[in-house]
Amino acid sequence: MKVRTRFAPSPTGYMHIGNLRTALYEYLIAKAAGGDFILRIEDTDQKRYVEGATEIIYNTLKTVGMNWDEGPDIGGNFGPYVQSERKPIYAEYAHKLVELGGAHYCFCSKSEADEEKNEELNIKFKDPCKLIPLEEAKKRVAAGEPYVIRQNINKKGKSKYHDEVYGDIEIDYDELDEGVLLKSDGFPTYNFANVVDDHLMEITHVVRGNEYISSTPKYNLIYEDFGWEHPHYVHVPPVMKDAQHKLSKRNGDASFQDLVAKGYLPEAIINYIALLGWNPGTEEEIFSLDDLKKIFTVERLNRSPAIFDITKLTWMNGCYIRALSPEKFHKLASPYYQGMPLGVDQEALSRALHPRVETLGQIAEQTDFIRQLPDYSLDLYTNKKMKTDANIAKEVMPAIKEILSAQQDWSNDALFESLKALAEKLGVKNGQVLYPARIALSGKETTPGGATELAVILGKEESLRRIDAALAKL
RNA sequence: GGUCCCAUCGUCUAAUGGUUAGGACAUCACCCUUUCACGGUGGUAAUAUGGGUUCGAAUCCCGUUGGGAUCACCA
Repeated sequence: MKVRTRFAPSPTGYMHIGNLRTALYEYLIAKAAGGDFILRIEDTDQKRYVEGATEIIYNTLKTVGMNWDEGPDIGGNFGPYVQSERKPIYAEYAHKLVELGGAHYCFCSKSEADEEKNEELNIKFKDPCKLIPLEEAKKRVAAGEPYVIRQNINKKGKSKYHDEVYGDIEIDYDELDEGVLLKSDGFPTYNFANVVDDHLMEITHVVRGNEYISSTPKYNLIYEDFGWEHPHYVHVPPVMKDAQHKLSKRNGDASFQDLVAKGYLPEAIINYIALLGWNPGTEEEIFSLDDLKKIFTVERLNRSPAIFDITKLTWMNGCYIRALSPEKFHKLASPYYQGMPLGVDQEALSRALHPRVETLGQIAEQTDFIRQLPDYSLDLYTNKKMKTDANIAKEVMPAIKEILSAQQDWSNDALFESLKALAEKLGVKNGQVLYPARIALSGKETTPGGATELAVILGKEESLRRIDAALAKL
């Protein structure tokens, strides 16, 4: 039997990291077995629908390379793949379930049901409508009376099932709620739609957050009532913001889009989240999506929650950036060079930046001095290790100006040789020339490159202009 | 509160009865060096807790503590 998994997000306009990780595991389980990965949109809650949200889902999956084999946009043999378009299917199966004794019609209003419940005393809603004879209930439905369809939990004792991650789970049937399966607006709840769709779409492995562990017995009951075989279950632990809180939209925690906007590479994000709750059993940790397809196994999935650590993701992103070819890095960095002065050597700038940024977003702060020389303090010229200060800068700066003005070959090596020779001629340490030159060129304590690299980046004209400014300042 | 789940360095994790409890990030120190990075070397740092079982427990069992989930006409 072909392995089939599905990613079934609801279109709320936000691709959260935990969801993306679930999608990744679903994708990997299918692809590791040569199976199919299906995309299904769960939009049964009309109140929560967000315009454009499905595009975010499509774009995210495409960006990371998780291509689906069936879905709303490309179709497939088990469509439609949008739940709101499957409304008649759920109604049909819900009424069928009533006939099979797995559910009943309920005419209570929402408030009536709420009143009967008492959470403190742990009293569950006992639906009086369950006692209405089926024939009578059907007449009331036919007469147009508003109704919902509720599940029947008639079994006693313990429900047992096996989870691929958590092992054997046992839950008492008394704990289960006789929840609504078909709402009064005719839409199914998740509790019903997921079972019907997963069965009809022949999903073999249901992968979802572990908050569903305790309601899974209810779904199994539905499978049983229909005489269907239930799928393999793979419940995964949540991705946390800290020890107490899940990553959530409400807290403004980073979504996939946010991370990309900050200059994280999709490949790095995927690599990092794959390792949040899963490990390959070796000490390697850099994996492409294709690598993961080859080595992923559910056995190595973890049971405990994992805290999302942006610091480690940042490190990993740095690894991916450094692994880029110089050309590719330059291409990715270029958008951040908008509005740079004309004389700036952008390729030299990219070479300097490449090993120095861990996210593309860091380019802005690293290059701010290029657009405009900061109004720096003379204290910057003081460096103990280099044995320099403003006085020494004042002494060497005219000579630096002279050398640079006469310099023909504006390459890094040539500039370095010239300045080194100058230091020797003046009888000072190399650093006593190079350090003041770097401060004069940048006005910053730390820069992406040394004095000569900055000179190359800025170009001769701008470099000399800055040396002059330093002369005036000193 | 009932039920279910979870528990190894600060963080992600390895070790499926026998290891000086391993790796990675972070952190610290040193080296390299034209500032800062990159790179290299080394260090600090963990089995929540109490009982059992066993020659031997991070690992198996029970309790405790701590945390999370669930108990919607949300998914």
